[in-house]
Amino acid sequence: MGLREAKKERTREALVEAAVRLFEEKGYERTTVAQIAAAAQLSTRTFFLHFAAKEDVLLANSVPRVELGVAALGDRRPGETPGDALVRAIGAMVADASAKDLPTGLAAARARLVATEPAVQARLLQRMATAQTALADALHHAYPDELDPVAAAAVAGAAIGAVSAAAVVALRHGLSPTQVREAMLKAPATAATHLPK
Amino acid sequence: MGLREAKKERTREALVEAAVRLFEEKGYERTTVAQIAAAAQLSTRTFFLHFAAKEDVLLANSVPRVELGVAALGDRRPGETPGDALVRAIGAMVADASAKDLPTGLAAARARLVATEPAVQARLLQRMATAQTALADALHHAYPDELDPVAAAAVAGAAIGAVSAAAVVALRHGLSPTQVREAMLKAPATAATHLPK
DNA sequence: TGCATTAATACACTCAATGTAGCAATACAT
DNA sequence: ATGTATTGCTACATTGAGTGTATTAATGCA
Repeated sequence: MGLREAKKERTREALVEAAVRLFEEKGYERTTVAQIAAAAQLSTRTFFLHFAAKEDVLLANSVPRVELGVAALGDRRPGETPGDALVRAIGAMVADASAKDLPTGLAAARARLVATEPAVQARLLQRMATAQTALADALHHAYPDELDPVAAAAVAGAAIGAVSAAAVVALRHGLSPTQVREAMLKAPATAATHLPK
Repeated sequence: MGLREAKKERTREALVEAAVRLFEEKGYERTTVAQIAAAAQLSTRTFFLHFAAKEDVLLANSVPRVELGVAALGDRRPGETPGDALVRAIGAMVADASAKDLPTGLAAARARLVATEPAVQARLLQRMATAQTALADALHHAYPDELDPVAAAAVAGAAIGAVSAAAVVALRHGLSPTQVREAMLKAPATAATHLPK
């Protein structure tokens, strides 16, 4: 990686770090983009050079994360069903989020603000929708004989819908991280048994 | 309904009508809220008295529509499984949308702009998320013995995720309205058969 | 008729987001 | 090493969404 690219990456991290800190200190709405940029000793314009919107600073690593999930679906394992592959892909993405965003405090800030700030929630949902589309496509290409595009979308949509909805409710009921994780893992099976065939 | 309330409803409709027309004429981004208000012979401030955001003018009837779905889950039929009840509730909401939003052109404008305008898409997804939560709660209360809150969320999330994802892909592939409808109806069953148990 | 409510307005303001032009550091060629 | 192109960042100006506040006028109601 060249020096120029490295510096760019550092300013990006500085913006994320400043944003997370300010959001914690004074709340999301009460923090302006100008303040974030100033705290990182950068111009406001630079912020929007790195992030398309204020909320995006909280969803910094989402693009490569989706690629990870798509890649996981790409190397289909022998004897693995579409559902299993999908669950494995989702697991890989969750693991990546834990590894990269937990240490910086980004994961915690995101989890809190998604629950409280409608704008952040909307942006996350949008990202999830595009991720879901990408995963559905990958699923279709991994199982071209079993799943046509519409069927792949239905399966991917159901799996992601089940897992995320279970996570939201589990979190809202104050369950422990372990219990939340269990609820997420159980969700697709629960859905499968109760949905009409 | 009193005269005051009726007038309020009329201004609301005037705003929706003007917005849909202007969005068609000049596009979503190139239409300002000020222009919508002016076209309806109202002040800009009045627009935000009726809609919290510019995008909300396209999602005008969503709140009562969700209540319809919740009510449908409320009167559980004898021998009906949770999945069947959910599908029936979703069907009722889709029917309401067809009846109310098709004649005004609102449905068409919404369908087109959700696919092309990220801001509209984000807002719709957010509305769907809250609707999903409400439906999951209603489902839990309709089947308290079979579904705990987390399980109800998983089932509702899977069903809505499957149906909406199938609809998006079907639309994108240029299928006819009838085929789209069929894809939506088949989606939960498709998901159920492929998800791991 | 008088009083309370409230839909709509006017006005001023904040802030997110974009366009443009310029500067300075980096990359890269000869 | 030196010139040239690239590009990350800045300064400045501007648009437009969304909010706060006070005011007006019509409606609802006693």
